[in-house]
Amino acid sequence: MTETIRLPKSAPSGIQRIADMLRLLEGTLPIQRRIVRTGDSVYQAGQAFGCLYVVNSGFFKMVNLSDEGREQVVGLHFKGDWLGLDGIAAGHYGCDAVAMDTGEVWAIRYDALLKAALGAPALLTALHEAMSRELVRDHDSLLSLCTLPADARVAGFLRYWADALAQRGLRTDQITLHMTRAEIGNYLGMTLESVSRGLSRLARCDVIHFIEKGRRDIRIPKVEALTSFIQHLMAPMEAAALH
Amino acid sequence: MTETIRLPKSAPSGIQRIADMLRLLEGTLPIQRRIVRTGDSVYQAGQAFGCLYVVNSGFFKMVNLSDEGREQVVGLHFKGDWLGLDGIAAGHYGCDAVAMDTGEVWAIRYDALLKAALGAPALLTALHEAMSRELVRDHDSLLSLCTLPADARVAGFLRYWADALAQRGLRTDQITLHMTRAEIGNYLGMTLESVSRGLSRLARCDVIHFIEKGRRDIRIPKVEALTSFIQHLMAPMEAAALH
DNA sequence: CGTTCATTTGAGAAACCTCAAGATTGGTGG
DNA sequence: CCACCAATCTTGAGGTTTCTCAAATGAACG
Repeated sequence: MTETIRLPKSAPSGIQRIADMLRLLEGTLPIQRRIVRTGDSVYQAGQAFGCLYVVNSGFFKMVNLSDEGREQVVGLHFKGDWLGLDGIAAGHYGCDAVAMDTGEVWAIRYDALLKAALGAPALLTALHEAMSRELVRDHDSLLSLCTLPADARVAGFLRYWADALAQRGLRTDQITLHMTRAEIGNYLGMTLESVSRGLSRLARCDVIHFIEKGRRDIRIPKVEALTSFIQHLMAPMEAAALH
Repeated sequence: MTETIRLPKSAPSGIQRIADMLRLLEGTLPIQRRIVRTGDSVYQAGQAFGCLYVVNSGFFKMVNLSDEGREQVVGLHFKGDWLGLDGIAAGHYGCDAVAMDTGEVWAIRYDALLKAALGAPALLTALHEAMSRELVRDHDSLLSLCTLPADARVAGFLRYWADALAQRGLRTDQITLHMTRAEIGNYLGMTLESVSRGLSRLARCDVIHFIEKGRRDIRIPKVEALTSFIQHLMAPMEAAALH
């Protein structure tokens, strides 16, 4: 039995999995590379679905727009993530995919992907895992939104961001949020002022530090401290739950 | 060009699509039928992933549980929906799938599905569309949660429920919520008291009516009235948005 | 017919939002 | 290099929504 060492099963360190997937895509599919700059849309809500996009570099926000004009950031995506998955069923994209930085996406025709998948099942696995991970992420977002107070959601956001970087082999002790307070607030279901207050409180508690000149750069000495900060905030609520 | 009649492409009336899919599954895959009763779990969070489940009857809630014990209903599922999709990537299910009524699910081994899909691409389409629809639904939930006040979320919930029934060819003028106020509140990110107040207000405005004896049965004379009720609640906020 | 659970409703408290004023930053042009 | 502008961010004070707590009502079950 090869049960002794089974890490590779579902966690080849993240960075390895992403690199493998990108190589697989390059090797088996016709890919259209596309450079985007901050603010560019990869696609827009309502546009006819045809391609999926895989992030090669940069990062992206998904913006859902209601009929009445309400806007909601429903997801953030980094290297190795797939964009446009919500367009498969409806036949058109459900959100705007907006670049938050200069980056590169690989456009993959969905019909070509399906055809190629018959000969290379690993492609299917990659696609399914991408969709499944996004579902898990959405569920976690919902959990945070509904069960955590504002300050804890801010801490959770930083932890999410740090985890995303860590999975991709990047440093997490010093991160740059390429989002305004307003964008973060929209994503977290609160106002930009609440985000600002939350970050200030985190800094006051020494959980994070602002790097001088510019409050977009944040130092996180210990990522675990974010988790214990959240639990610290929840402690009074647990007490209340016991009647 | 066959552009004149292209409704069948992505909208074969819902009920037809679901019936076709169930027939397809029956015809091409080994299926394990399983009857569940109210409160039964189809699977639980953390359990090793192996099967996907398709709802044949009844309906189900997906409950996400955090490490610290916070609970969150992250989805509701009806006939034709797939359960367990969030387990594909992680190798274990992410939520508890709990029956809200007596029902039947069809267990399908994921590996068998992948194998069969090579010979019957329609299976792949069905799976992908199910995942894609769930992503769209999650994004819409997030939008409602973050941008609508409590009463509007309650109205939106009823509209969602009515739409789900309509897609399955069921009557929508009279619906029975098999959920407690507490469960609805959890799903909508509010307390059970707020749900109760929201429903009372909807009844006071004649948007809904309680059918005598038991407040689980609701009459919705006009589903469109729910939409205009939401817009009515948002009107003051739009005015504020213009500074 | 009593017990239990779900629901409704009210009153006060708390979290968060709104509004407003200053502070900081980055970019632009003199 | 410096001054200025626009955009972003911070912080405070007060208002509003929603939550919490409590009590009463209604329905379901044995």
